Amino acid sequence: MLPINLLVVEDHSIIRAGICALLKNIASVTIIGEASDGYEALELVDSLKPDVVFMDISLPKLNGLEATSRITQEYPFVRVIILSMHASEDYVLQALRAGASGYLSKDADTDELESALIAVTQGKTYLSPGISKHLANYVRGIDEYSSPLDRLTTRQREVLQLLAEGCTTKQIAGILNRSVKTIETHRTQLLKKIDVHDIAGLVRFAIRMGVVTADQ
Amino acid sequence: MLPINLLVVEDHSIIRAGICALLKNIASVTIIGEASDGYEALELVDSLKPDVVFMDISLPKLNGLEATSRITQEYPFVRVIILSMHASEDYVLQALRAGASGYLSKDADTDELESALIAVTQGKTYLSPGISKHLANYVRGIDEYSSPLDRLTTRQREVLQLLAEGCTTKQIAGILNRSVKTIETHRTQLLKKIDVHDIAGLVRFAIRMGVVTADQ
DNA sequence: AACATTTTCAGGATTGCCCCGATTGCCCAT
DNA sequence: ATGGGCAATCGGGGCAATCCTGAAAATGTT
Repeated sequence: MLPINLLVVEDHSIIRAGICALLKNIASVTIIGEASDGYEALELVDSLKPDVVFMDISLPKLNGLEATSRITQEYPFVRVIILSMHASEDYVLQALRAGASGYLSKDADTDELESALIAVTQGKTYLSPGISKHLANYVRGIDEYSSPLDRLTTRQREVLQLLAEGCTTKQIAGILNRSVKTIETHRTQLLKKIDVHDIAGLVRFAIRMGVVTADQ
Repeated sequence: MLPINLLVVEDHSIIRAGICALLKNIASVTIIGEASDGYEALELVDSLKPDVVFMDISLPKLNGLEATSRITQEYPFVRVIILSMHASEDYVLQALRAGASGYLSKDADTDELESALIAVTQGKTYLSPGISKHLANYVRGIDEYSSPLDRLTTRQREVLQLLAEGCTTKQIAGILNRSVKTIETHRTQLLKKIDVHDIAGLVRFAIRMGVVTADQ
């Protein structure tokens, strides 16, 4: 079985080199290949048959989630660990559904690399501490396409946009012809569901989702 | 003179560890400190007096450009090399104006770390190949000196970032060790100066200016 | 019909924000 | 060198918004 053969997929060369340097410090692993986009990753998985793939999400041409999905479909014996380096942590569920065996958040500790590696080679799933909360929020919705927006109700999406555009609760109540108390409830449920705790976080979420734009 | 003492500033621990691993491969350098946000960077520069600082742009609490500006003002002998890891490459001019001695693009090659290091210790300026084009685009546009951010005072830019990150007035007062009333004044002046009337508008402004990003 | 979800609303407590005002220190220009 | 502008620092008081707890219609689903 040993050594464990690795493929590292990450488009920014310095970061990729850094990750490789960290992985090389772990005993009994060999880095047999590096890729800088999704298609390159598919080719190298096919030709090299690595045991584990460390995969970034944001990749040019073919993103990491899509690449992961194809890899795990075609080569079920290949384990994929997602490195959520640049992207947000809202992709955990999508990653797991794409067949990933591990998910390291952007703020993961260094030794989590080895922890995740050990876990997935034993057939287990490794998730960074702190993202189980995200996961819990997600599984409560029986999401299908699971854009985070799909987990919101119609009213909540309405309120989301208006809040992101700078409306106060009172103004929204006027626009929607509802009581201020009603909008307050929607607001509270909304913040809870998208797991942010202030309007600033809500606006950033809305921009990520394309509900509003930063330019005007 | 040798060895060269380094400070590495980057908020994502895995990436930071990776960069440190790469730098340690270079002979005659010592990493004497690591920081994960702008304020931590300022403190460590003050206490450790490093020769060179490797600085990411997007940092919590106080971003890399702002931190660079203060470092080069207070400690002219400290060289700062910007690592444009997550941010776009549009910040070259801002970085140079902030006093940076080097600028490594997100797609820089690994050995550019050493190239940049050698250059800046010799008093030269190192720019990643390919960004001179960006620079050329900027110098031909004369409007670059009138960024709306330049109209803000130092304190106002600080408060802007913290508000955009979701801090309340009270929390900011705690972070900056000032009275709540003081921050309230800064907040009011800030909103008035950038002509927005709510936090949502402020967040969108901050994202346009690159002070914060929508993804987290 | 039974159940879950969504949408609706309120009272009371808490907190934050806004409008007034003020002082200090700094730069700089007449 | 002195007065004016600007930056940064605070406070009181009032109003508005938010949070917490609870709950009842309306809607949809099986």
